[in-house]
Amino acid sequence: MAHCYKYPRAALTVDCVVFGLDEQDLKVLLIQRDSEPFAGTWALPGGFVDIDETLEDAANRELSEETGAKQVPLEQLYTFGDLDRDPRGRTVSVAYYALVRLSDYSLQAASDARDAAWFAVSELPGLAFDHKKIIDLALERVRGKVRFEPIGFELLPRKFTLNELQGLYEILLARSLDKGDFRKKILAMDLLEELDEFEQGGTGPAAELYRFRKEKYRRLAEAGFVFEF
Amino acid sequence: MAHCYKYPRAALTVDCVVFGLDEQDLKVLLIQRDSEPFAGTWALPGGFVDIDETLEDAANRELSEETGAKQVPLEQLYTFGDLDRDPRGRTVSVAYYALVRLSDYSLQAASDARDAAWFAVSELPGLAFDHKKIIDLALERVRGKVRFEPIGFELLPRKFTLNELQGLYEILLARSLDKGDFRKKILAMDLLEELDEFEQGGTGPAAELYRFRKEKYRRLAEAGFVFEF
DNA sequence: CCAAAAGTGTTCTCCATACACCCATGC
DNA sequence: GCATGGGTGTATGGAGAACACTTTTGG
Repeated sequence: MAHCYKYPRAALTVDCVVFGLDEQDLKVLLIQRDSEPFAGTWALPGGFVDIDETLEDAANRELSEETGAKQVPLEQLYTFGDLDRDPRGRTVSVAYYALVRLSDYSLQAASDARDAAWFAVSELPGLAFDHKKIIDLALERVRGKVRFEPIGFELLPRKFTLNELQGLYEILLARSLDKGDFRKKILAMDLLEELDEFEQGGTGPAAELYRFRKEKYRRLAEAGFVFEF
Repeated sequence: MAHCYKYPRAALTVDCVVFGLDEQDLKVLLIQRDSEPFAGTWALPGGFVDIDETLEDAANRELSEETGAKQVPLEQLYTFGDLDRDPRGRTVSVAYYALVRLSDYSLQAASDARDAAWFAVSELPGLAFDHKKIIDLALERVRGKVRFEPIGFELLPRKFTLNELQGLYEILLARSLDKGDFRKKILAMDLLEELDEFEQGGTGPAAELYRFRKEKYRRLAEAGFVFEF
């Protein structure tokens, strides 16, 4: 059953850039393509948008089908429309991105993907289509956004130490931070809850665990407060 | 000659939110639709993307066809894909925005528009489709961006006084600024060129004219400098 | 002379930075 | 005891906020 139109129409797809944090590295979730074009090549999870689903639904569906990751809080990144970005013909892709806790997701390749895996952003394999460009833009967006919105917490376990948090900011901002100043600044916001629990690291004293007060932040943000680091 | 596909495809359009500044008001460029749906209603300039043109080319073409405005430096805003946003059927629209000098553009309605005109953002008429939502998002984006990029200058004449510039920031940030502090801060960046020319306003002393040093800014920005107001 | 607008100077506070220091733990 | 890492305290400079003040022009 064919669908016919007066004018030719571009195909519409979505692609997802999902970031996770693993000790030292910021990682991206990729799938190995099972079908042409670019069969065998690593690529972002994504695919065609159905006629009766929203863009965001399509992104979440494809992500779930290809990697098993469900309920990922995706945000729209940018729409890529270069003429030659897909060898099958004119294809416009709406890209989404998300930050997740690596530990929350156990991957399982499915549908049109052979495999799904995390790659450090500094050691990406060759990628299909213009997906390298998409990841670069997503990185830029995340690095800009982390300074003005508390999105870093989405990458950490729910309970974390201040030093883990500092490490995260050092990775995302790509510079080292003063320990004392970091603690003062982040605690002064009064957005962290001290849990009176401790993490037994290897050597040295046990580190206090904290939790991000998401609800309090939401209330403050609505009242005009701007998180800034 | 019909074009047929195995699966139904959404239609793809672009919409343009063009801002201009007029003394006191931030204004948006709208067209009055000539054809159905929403004939007679005001709407954003925009239309269908041809199969062999990029999204940005489509946006510039539609803007030029419907309003006469050419060479507008458009930036992508967001892609709207709600299922019911167009009564003709599933339509996904990539929205663009731009800031221009009102004086640079003399409007002329054309093609499928009856009329084109500037409206103050605080006094918008009823709008077609989800265009109100698009303008609201564009406003939010501009208001956020003006603090970290020198985009305000695109709304002013090439030569301007510091007080005009201050007025612009007061409009965009929606708060009043201290004269002395504003001058100190903006001059301390050393991004304005003093022209030794003066503008004869009504009453009071003549005001010094300045020009934004775009090239210098570009060089600094590449070296990591961040404009911040 | 007066109102309005251009432009300068001063004070105070707060915060980012840099850096020194102390304490707890494992080996 | 000592290296490692957790956590606190302090001096300094610079930027932002608030506000006073001078000067120039048209009416």
